[in-house]
Parts: sequence; C-alpha cells; structure tokens
Amino acid sequence: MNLIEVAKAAGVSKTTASDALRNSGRVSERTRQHVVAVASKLGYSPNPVARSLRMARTGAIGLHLPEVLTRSEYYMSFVFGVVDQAATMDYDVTLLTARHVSSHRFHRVDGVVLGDPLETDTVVHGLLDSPVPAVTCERYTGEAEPAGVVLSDHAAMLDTLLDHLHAQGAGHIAFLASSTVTDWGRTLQSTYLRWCERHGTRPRLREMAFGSPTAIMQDNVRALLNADPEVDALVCAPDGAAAAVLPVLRAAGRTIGGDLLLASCVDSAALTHTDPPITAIDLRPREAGAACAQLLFDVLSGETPKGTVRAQPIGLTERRSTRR
Amino acid sequence: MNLIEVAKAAGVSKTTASDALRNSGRVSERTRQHVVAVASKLGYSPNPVARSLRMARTGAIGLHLPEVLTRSEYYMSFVFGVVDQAATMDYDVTLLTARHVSSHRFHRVDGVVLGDPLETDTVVHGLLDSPVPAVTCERYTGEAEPAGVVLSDHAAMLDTLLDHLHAQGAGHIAFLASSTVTDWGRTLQSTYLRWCERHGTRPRLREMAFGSPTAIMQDNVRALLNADPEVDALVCAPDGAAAAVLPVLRAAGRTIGGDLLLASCVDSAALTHTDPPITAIDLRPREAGAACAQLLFDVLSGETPKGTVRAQPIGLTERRSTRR
DNA sequence: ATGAAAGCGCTAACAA
DNA sequence: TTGTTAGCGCTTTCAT
Repeated sequence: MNLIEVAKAAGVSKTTASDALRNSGRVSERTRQHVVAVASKLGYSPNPVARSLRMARTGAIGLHLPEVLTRSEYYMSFVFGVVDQAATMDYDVTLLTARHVSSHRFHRVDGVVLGDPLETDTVVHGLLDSPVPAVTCERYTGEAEPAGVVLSDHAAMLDTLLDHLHAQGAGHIAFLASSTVTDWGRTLQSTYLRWCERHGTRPRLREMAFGSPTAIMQDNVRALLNADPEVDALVCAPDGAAAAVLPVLRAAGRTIGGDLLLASCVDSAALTHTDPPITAIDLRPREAGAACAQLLFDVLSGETPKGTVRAQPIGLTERRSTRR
Repeated sequence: MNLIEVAKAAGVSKTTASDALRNSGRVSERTRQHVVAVASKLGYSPNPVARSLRMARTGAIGLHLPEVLTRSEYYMSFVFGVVDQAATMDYDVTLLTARHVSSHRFHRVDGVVLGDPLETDTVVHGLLDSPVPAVTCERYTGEAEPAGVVLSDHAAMLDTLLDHLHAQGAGHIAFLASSTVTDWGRTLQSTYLRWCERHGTRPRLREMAFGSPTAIMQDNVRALLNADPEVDALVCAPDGAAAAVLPVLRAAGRTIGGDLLLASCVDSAALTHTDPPITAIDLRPREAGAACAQLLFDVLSGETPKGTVRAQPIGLTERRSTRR
C-alpha cells in the first residue's frame, strides 16, 4: 500500500495525495479530507525510509554508552532521558555498538549522543570522526571535537561532599577512585587531591579500572583500611562500589555513620536500602540524557553553534551514612 | 559522496562500483580492488537509507520495554542482550516508546522484540497489530498473537525455591507478589498458591502494582509480618523488593537467614552486597534478550514458522539469606 | 488548487 | 566481465 495506490483510489495525483496527508496547506480542505479518508480506509501508512531518502534525514539519533558499564542504573536512566526527549521531537533512538565503527553505516542517524565517552573506546573515536554531529555527556578526553557537550560540575559537588564529611568530623578521608579514562573520573581524582592539599591532609587514594568486579573493589578497600587504620571517612567513585564494600567495612569492625562515614559519587536506588542508607551525589541521569538529546537537536536545527557547552545541575543527597 | 562519483572516479559504471564494493563476485578481482581503493581514497560510505529503500528491509529491529520498570538492572541487561545479538546479524536496535503506536512509523524496523509485554500497554498492542513480526519475552496475556515467544519456566523454578526454603525448615512462607498484568507475575502467583495447597499451608500473599515505590513495598511487608508473626520465610517477586524490605525485617527484630529466610525472584548485583547476601532466581536477562533477537531473525529469514515458542533456561542462586 | 516530472542513492533485471 | 535501464516510495520544483 503506497502513495500511488492511495492517489489512484482517491482520484488525485501523487503530489496532491502527499500534500493532503501531510497537511501542507496546498490542497483544498475538501480534497484533503477525501484523501485522508481514502488513505485510512486502505490502511495506508507512509514509508519512512522513502521519506528519509528524499528528505536526507533519517529521523533517528544514535546513542552510544561505555560497554563495560551497561548494567548500571545510571545508564539505564540516561538512556530513557535521551529516548524521552527524542520522542518529543518525533525522533527514534538507535543503540550504537562496536560494529558501527568498523562498518560504514553511520548515517542511518542524523546525529549521535555519547554517554561518558571513554578515551580508549574506538567506537567513540569513530563516531566523533563521522560526518554526523555528536554531543557528549561529559568531556571527551581524546582529541576529536564534539559538536556539543553537556557538563555537570563534579568538582564543585565533590568539594561540597568532602566539606560535608569534614564538617561531620572526618579528619582522614580516603577515596576509592575510578580510572581516568573518563573526564568524570579524572576530575574527581584531581579534585580530591586538591582538596586534601588545601586542607593539609595526606591523600589516601586507590584507583580502579572501569567496570571492576565486586571482589576487586572489596580488596582495594580492605587494603586501604589495613594500610591506614586512622581513616574515618570513605568516598567511593565507581557506581555500586559503596554498597559493595559495606560488608567489608563492617567485617573490619567499623560502624558506618559512626567511626566511619561513607559516601558514593553515584546515587542509585540500592543506596537507599542499605543499612544505613548511603549519602550520594545525585547525577540526575535522566535529565542529563534529555539535555544531551536537546542540545543535539539544537545543533541539528542550526540554532546552536557547534562547540556549545551546556551546564547540567547535579545534587547531593545526604543520608545516615554520613551523619554521626 | 555517492556511488556515482566513485564510479566516475574509478572509470566504471554505477553497477560495477556497487558490485565491487559489495563483493558480489561479479567483477574481476582487478577492478574490484581498484574501485575499493578509489572509494576509500574519496572517503565514500554507502547510504544505508537508499539501500534500505531498494532492498525493502531496514536493517533495524525495534525494542519495547515496560515504561515503569526501565530503571532495573534486569532490563538493562536484556537490552544489551538484544543489541549484542542484533549486532552479530549486522542489525541496529531502535528503542520504541509510546509515540510509535499512535504514529504510523512502524516499518522503519523489520521486526520488534517486546520485553515482558504488559496487557495494559497500548504500545504493545499497537506493535502486535502492526505488519512487522513481533517476538515477546514471556507470554502476552492479551489477545494478539506474536510471531514468536521466548519462555522461561518460572513455575518450576519458583517451586524449586519454595522447596529449598521448606527444606531449610521454613513452615510458613509468605509471598510478596507482582501484579498479574504480566504472564510472569501471574505465573508466580498461581505457582505459589498451588505450592501452598500441595503442602497444606495457608498462603500469605500480598500483591503490588508494577513499579511500586519502595515505601509501598515496605508497608506491605510490615503489614504482612504484623498480621502473621509466625511467618518464617519471605519470597519477593518485584525487582528490588527484597533489598528494599531488608531494613523493615530487621526493624521487626528478625534475623535474616535465622528466624526469617528471604529470597528474591529477580537477581541483581545489589543482592550480593546486602548483609546477608540474598538468594535469588537468576533470570539470565542478557541471554533472554539474545534469544529473543535470535528468534526474531529466524522468523524474519523464514526458517522458523510463526508462533514458535522457545525455552530459555534460568537458575537459582542460593545465598546466605536462606541458609540457617 | 492541482498535476507532471525529476530525482534522493542504491540494487536487480536485462543486455551486450 | 561489464554497462544500461528501471525502479524502491516519497517530496519538491516547475508548470498549468
């Protein structure tokens, strides 16, 4: 069932049928209604592929996420933020994986959103090199220049968190860090180190690769506490780490919210269920995803110049794990 | 940069260029290499939209998930199972949301995968009514007939779990149920009720709507324990419920793995970090997603008849919460 | 207000 | 082995 058949059945030309169905305002109200009626009777629906070819736009944007992290609640929310925003613009969202770099199928999408682009991710590199505009959530630490960037002020928020711990009496704050392959991980590390310097305390930092398994996180924290028994607060950067190390801390005889304060740099529902609930930075992933999609559309429409950077607010959710 | 320009630059016809780049085996090795070289020098990449139009297939499949649940680890894994499998077939995956039902853009995809189709979801209904084949993960409890179904034996696995609890000495097992809008939720409820009947014990069941907030889950469990202090085991169906109610159980003076056994019908990383770790049914969502995609491709290729049902194994992960 | 024709970039049938 | 031609279904000039 295509446009020609509808036109024929309605006794008009292809063009008129097309214009009628798209409300172009070119046809008389009478014929428009007639064509619409005929089309719906025939169960016609336009072929979006043909339309895309003619209009040179696909009606879809691509979305790429770091492979190792795809289980996390953060990314799931991010994805649906992007999808929601895209839906309001009548756009589809296509998930882009490793295949899409070697292959040459870039332009089945009008643009791409990259969530936390890893410097080491070849897909990211390929996508940034492709002809379609790209918006990243957080800075890309590699060479290429995305068409837009959505940024949150992680440095300021981590400072706020560290100040909070300090105000609660913590004097020796340790930091379980993410690797520096993302701008986020890098920023957090340097912020922590600077904060320690400003406060004249010795940094206790352990770095972990992205997507490290639970056991590794736990080993790191155990080692941290053994090496430094005087540690009285722990901030965990990797998603899921804070909850994962809770048993270890307890096994070491520590009381969370008592002689040891605990906080996470990524909030999640799980942190509200732990005993005690764990203080965390709320990254507002859904809003971040929506902001990325919006920026991409603004760039695509030409309203916004390439290279635009937009701020995305984040928050701190204080819970019992950091209240003495 | 299109095929014609490449052909011109290479001094061959459009067709030859096309065949050379697609390894159709129609052109001589000499010209093939020449065309490929020219194309890559010019930075040519084929237009997938044009190809789709010509070949009457889009190279993408759609994926729809229940809106309310989209944060969960289960669905994130499921999504990437689908994406992985699709990638091996050189297919894209497009996320389908509410918009796609009212609108008529179905056929930008060659088929759709529906994860846990809710009977009440209008998108699901629209998709099942659309001309493209659909594969569901779990049965659709409404009227339409999907082209394929991937099923796990939840009844058998819940029986196994209940038997396990019974073997550990539990005599009064309560069940926090999901609503019956999915086949999964329905199956679990009836299985629990039948098990109770077989064992001559009184069922203690509370049903919760899909996507209920934490507070509601906790209230339900509190009420359950108050009404029935003799309950010595609790099975939670909804994703996240088991972890969420842990504090409530503790506040009620119960010892998990001691005077109260606790288990979840959906496994997740969070359940390995709780104290104690919680026994759960491992639904193997990644494998399930991959199986759905695979079945869809088999249907699309015509190898597999419509209406095919395939089994997908699941497992039980016993943890300390159910070992006395 | 409507129609005829061109063409988006590609692949497949038909020739040579 | 290669080239020529005809569309896939749509939107957009350009006429009328």
